[in-house]
Parts: sequence; C-alpha cells; structure tokens
Amino acid sequence: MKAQSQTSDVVANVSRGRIGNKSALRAWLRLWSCVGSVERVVRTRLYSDHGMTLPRFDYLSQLYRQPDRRMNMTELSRRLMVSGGNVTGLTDRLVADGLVKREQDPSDRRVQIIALSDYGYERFTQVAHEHEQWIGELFEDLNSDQVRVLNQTLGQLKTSLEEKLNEQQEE
Amino acid sequence: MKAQSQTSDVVANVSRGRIGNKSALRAWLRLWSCVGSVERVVRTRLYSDHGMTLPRFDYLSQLYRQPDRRMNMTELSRRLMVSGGNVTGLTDRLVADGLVKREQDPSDRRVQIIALSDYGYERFTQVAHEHEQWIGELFEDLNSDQVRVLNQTLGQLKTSLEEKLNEQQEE
DNA sequence: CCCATAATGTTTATAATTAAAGTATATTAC
DNA sequence: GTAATATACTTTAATTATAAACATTATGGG
Repeated sequence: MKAQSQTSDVVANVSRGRIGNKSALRAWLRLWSCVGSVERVVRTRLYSDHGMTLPRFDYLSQLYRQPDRRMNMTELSRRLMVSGGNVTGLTDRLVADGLVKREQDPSDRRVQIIALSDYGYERFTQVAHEHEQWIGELFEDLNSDQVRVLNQTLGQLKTSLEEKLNEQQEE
Repeated sequence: MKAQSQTSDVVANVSRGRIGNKSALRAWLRLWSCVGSVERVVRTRLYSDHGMTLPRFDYLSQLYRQPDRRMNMTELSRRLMVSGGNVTGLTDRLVADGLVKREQDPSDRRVQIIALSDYGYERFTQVAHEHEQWIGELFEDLNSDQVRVLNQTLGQLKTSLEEKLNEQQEE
C-alpha cells in the first residue's frame, strides 16, 4: 500500500503524456554531458590549432552573425548568456588583440557598440570554417531524421525556457 | 551551373539520410543554447537559495551517485569534464567547508580518494531535491514522447562522442 | 634490480566567470 | 524642471577554469 508511491506517480505522469521529474533529470544530464563533450573537443582544437579560446570564438561568432558585424555590450551579454562584467573583460582582451573595436553610440552615451575589425573578420572566417567541420564530424553518427526531430524538440524547449525566464524576470 | 552548389550538397546529404555540416551546426547551437539557459537558472537559484555554486553542486552530485560516495580525483576530473588542476582547487575549498574528505588509497600512494562527508551528504540531499524539481519545471512543456526520443538520440550521440574521444586520444 | 615510461595529482600563470557595488547617462513621473 | 527610477557599462573580490610544467609513485621490460 505504502510502497513505491514515487514510482507510480511517474508512471501516472507518463500515461498522461506529462513527464516526471526523474525523466526530465535524465534528459538534462544527457544534454549536459553531450554539450560538455563537444565543448571540450572544440576548446582543445581552437586552442591548439588556432591559439583561440572558446569564449572569444563564441563572442566573435555573435558579432559575425549580425548584418553590420556590430552589437552593443548588453546584447552580447544576453546572447552569450554570461554576465556583463564578463563581457567587459572579454572585450578588453579582444580589443587589445585587434579583433574588435569599441565605438560610441551617437544617440546614447552609455552604450558601447562593439564592431568586428577587418582582421577579426578575416581571422574568424578561417576558424569558423574548420569549426563547422568539427561539429559536422562530431554529429555524423546521427541521421537526418534524428537531427530534424532533435532540432524541433530543442527549438520548442528553447522557446519554452525563454518564456519562463521572462516570466521569472517580471516577478 | 555554378550557383548554389553548397545548398545542393546539403540536399543530397539529406536524401541519403546523412546530415550536412549546416544542419549539424544548427543542432549544436540549439543544444548549446538550451544548456546555457538551464545552467543559468540553476546557478542563480543554487546561489540565492542555498549559497552553493554550480561547480560544487556538480562535484558533490558525482560523489553522491557512487554506492560508497567516494571517487578519486582523476575520475572526478573525467566525469565533470574539467581539468585536473580545477578539481584540485574545488577539492581544497570543499574540504575547507567540510563537505568532503580526502582519504589515501592504501594500494597506490599517488591516489587521493575523495569521500562525501556526513554533512556533505545531508546538505546535498536537501539541495538535490529542489534541483530535481527545478529541472522538472524547466522541461515541463515537453511531452513524454519528446523526452523519450530526446533521451534516445542524446544517448546515441553521447556514446558516439565517447568513441570519437577515445579514438582521438589513442592517436 | 634498474631504467624508461606512464599515471596521479599539484602548482603556476593566466583567462574566464560570477555577484554585487559603483558610475554615468537616460527616461519617466510629477 | 526636477527627483526618482531605470539602463548600460565598469570595477571589485572571489571563484572557477585552462594548459603546461612539475613532483611523486607505479609499472613493465631488459
């Protein structure tokens, strides 16, 4: 009577199509593990083959994706999912290396606009091409159906997470 | 004739069931984004509600999952996917806080065995229970079919990545 | 036994990262 | 117009993280 109430709750949830905490936790641990493995490979190769760190690559890739190769600090912080202070430090080092430039926003003197320099653009495109191949190799054992479903599910999860973060922020 | 050769390559790959680099890259970016969002929520709540950092929580959870609540440094480093030096520093601080203890391996004097202390066990179980609920809430919009397929696909990816890492290491 | 090699963990120097406090500028309410 | 509030970014202190060099101990072949 009193035994396995936890387990039967989970079963009940599954039968209703809603997932239980245990099953969510399992998915989370796998997500975490896969991302960790991929990051480790990418970080090691970026550093040994190109002398570039992963945070800097991620930073440059955000700028690269913009039509004008420009973004302000707050937006960079949001997209990279790191703190503002972190972006300040990364920017200092990237400016010192000549990969990006700081520009002023004429309409708001608080805003720093970060622009990818010509050198930064050239350097990033070279590295990014290899990066794309690394990712292709790492995912090659998945077939196209799996990737399609994966993208669909993760897209939904991403949207759902963003909504939850917004709700939470407003409280 | 010369136009869109990239695109047609991708289409060719899809028709064969093999994925192209672009599609792998898209999947990777979504994985990265989802993991980043979840980590951000977990890190913030761990710190504000329990005064615990995410790296320490991850460290303790590895010990907790072992039948004897014990693991050596190298294994911790491998499972947490961080460098050995990082584990040394984390261990120093966790020992200072009384959450874990260092023990000697009688059969190998190089080896440090890290054991979860009674206090560490008690503390972790409290936090882990909430952690599990947070994850459950963050994933609640996915249905059980999605999670099942996600777990299946990520399990395969994880295995595939581990094989690639082993091959790479042997070269 | 002895030497070369491997494995375990620490140290060092530096970079990345966070939370929180601080500074400067904008915006909004009144 | 001015005061309160919000936004953008930087600074600070501490932690987390890396790669590479190092010290110690183990292992395997001669």
